[in-house]
Amino acid sequence: MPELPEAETIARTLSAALSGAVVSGVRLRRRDFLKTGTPRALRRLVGMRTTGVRRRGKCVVIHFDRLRLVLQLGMSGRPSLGRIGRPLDRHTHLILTFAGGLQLRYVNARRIASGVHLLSPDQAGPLGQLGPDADAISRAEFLRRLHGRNTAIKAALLNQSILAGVGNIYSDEALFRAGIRPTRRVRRISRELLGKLHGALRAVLAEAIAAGGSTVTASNPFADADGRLGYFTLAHRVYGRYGQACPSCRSTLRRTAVAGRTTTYCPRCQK
DNA sequence: AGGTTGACCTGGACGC
DNA sequence: TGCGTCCAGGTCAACC
Repeated sequence: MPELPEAETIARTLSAALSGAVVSGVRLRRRDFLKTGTPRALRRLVGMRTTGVRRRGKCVVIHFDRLRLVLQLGMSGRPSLGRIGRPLDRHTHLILTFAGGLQLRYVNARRIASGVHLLSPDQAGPLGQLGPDADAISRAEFLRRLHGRNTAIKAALLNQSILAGVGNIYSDEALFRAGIRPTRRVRRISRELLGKLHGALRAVLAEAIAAGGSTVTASNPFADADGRLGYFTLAHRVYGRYGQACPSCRSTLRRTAVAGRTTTYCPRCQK
């Protein structure tokens, strides 16, 4: 599932491949996938030059001179980069062709919580409600934004208006590393322990970005043979491993639900 | 206003 | 084989 590290890897790859490229064609194959802006406005991208590709939260943002195109990856968004003429995946919703024959396709099978937004300079779209990026937030700001919350710590980590970029995988991993039970109320956790969580979160995100970045090299600018970008497997310690042994104490990992999400934790290591 | 819940969507895993 | 059922999960609207 694309969270901050996956979006970061995709943005870096697209930035290297597309910065300065000029759009020569736009094809919106599924009209309702454009959540902000109009098909007419989207077509005006033709002739425009990209000025960079960045990430914000879990979103990939392609910058043009005055416009931004935001890709909300949702559950299954898979930007794909390649040459014109490759076979078309049936769930391809948007195609941007660039001068020289490079093509960016946005493929998304399960269209949950996903879409594209064409933003003018005065529009924020889905970026407007986001808290600070989780890979860059300071310890003091992390503590300040969590202070006094009466919700489960995992629910707070998943709340994109508190901090942006954390999803189900990295919240479980960070809470395991910090030794905090996901159901614990934020205001019942000491500042020291929240500080430890901040460090654990920054560390796991940095490791995941490094693992993703290692799949992208100058000689092989795309993540796999089909041109799909930015998906990789960091060795998860708890996510998806319920019923297996805790890598630290060998207790059996348990599964519960927090904020409607499947949650895995170690009943012994996480208090 | 903070917190909680369910709808959205489809592919894949599983059971019979 | 094939059908049915369930699960995954990010975001947002609607509720308390």
